[in-house]
Amino acid sequence: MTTEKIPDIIIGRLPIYLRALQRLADSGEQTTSSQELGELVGISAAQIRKDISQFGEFGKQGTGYSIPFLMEKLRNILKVDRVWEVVIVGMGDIGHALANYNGFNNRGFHVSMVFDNDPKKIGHKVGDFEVLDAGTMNEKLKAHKIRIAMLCVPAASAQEAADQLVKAGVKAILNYAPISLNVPEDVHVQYIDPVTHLQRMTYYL
Amino acid sequence: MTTEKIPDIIIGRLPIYLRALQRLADSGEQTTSSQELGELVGISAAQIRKDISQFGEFGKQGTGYSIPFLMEKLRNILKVDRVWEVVIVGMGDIGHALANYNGFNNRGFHVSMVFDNDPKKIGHKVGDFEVLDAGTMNEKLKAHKIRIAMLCVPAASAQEAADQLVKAGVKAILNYAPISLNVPEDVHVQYIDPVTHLQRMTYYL
DNA sequence: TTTGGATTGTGCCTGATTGTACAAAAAATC
DNA sequence: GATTTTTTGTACAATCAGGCACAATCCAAA
Repeated sequence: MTTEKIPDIIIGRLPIYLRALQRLADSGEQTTSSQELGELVGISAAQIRKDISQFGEFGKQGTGYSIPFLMEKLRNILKVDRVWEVVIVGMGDIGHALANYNGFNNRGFHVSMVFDNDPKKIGHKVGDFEVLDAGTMNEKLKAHKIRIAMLCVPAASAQEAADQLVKAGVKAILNYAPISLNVPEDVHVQYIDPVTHLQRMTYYL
Repeated sequence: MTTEKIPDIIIGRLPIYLRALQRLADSGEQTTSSQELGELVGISAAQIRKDISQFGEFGKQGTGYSIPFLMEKLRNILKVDRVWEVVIVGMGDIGHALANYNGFNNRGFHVSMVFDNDPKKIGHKVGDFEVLDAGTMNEKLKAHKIRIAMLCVPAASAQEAADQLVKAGVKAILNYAPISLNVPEDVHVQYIDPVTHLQRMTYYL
């Protein structure tokens, strides 16, 4: 273990490992090996061992890794050993789907508010949430110290909405709008655009 | 230009460039430079020049790149200079959102069918589509020579559904289920799991 | 207690990726 | 027409990432 700074590409693989470990745990497994985990996620065993060993010696020779122990460590590292309050901005179809999604709960996140700027939507219910006025976003985000947002507005208003989120103190944005966002260096963005993902595959067809 | 095989990491950036070029074109621009494009997408100008030059000399010294010309070239390379017929499997909230999404049209894709295995959904309308019986998927996919699918079923049935898609000749899967899929080498998979994307960012908070 | 099988963590090497710098060329300016 | 500015494409250098192989260690069984 060398506690230097960890490459982002490794950080990106840890949630994949954690997700696979959860499945193993759900099916009653107590331990696993780099080889088994590698087959599950499609990554070489050596790669997995090296990734994990960046953070400490979590395995045991001859035995492999204790699943609950490794999950706890990965959750620590990724800081999902707590619950992050997140908000959804934009209550179109995607925002709607995210608001109804029950897959956040066990994995470190909780949707605390949802916003839209359409008067026809504000005040109405979406799942368990009342749609809040996007005009009140700044105060509400600051009051609740929200650090994470999912952005589901149309491309045309995405940059403006992102600017507002940044101003309100948000440091991580999951962007569903099909546009690259311009944000300060300390704000992290992840992109989900089904079309770019599809286009990445058509090259090989 | 060296027509050797192109690293996947470069292929992955091309759709980002294409998306930004479309925005520039929409706002009436005729030409751009690696620097301008780089600022738009958050990638260094040198990187962009090198990526593009893998495929030919598409720019002009002193002038930069013709936007329509470069877009055409990128579409050629990515094979989105045509329209790919795609299907959606699983008509939950996400499948619903994708079925209603109108962002596929101009970017090389057209949803041709949607499937579910829930008798309560089969035969009903979702947007413009009639939900088809997933049991009939194999014949329909083969009949229409479908190569691309978006998979939106629950994690528990995702691997089984993927196996069926592969058997029906699908070669590219955009997987929304929070699980790593096991597929043959010639089948490409892209993953969209909001939680793994969020977990990748919490590390830095 | 000893032996055999399994599996980790890591040093080394190779190949992949990115950044730097600059000649070449086009356009703009004078 | 000459000079300056802009911008590409690429050679070179440096950094990064991934695969291989193996000593070290642990468990199980005899």
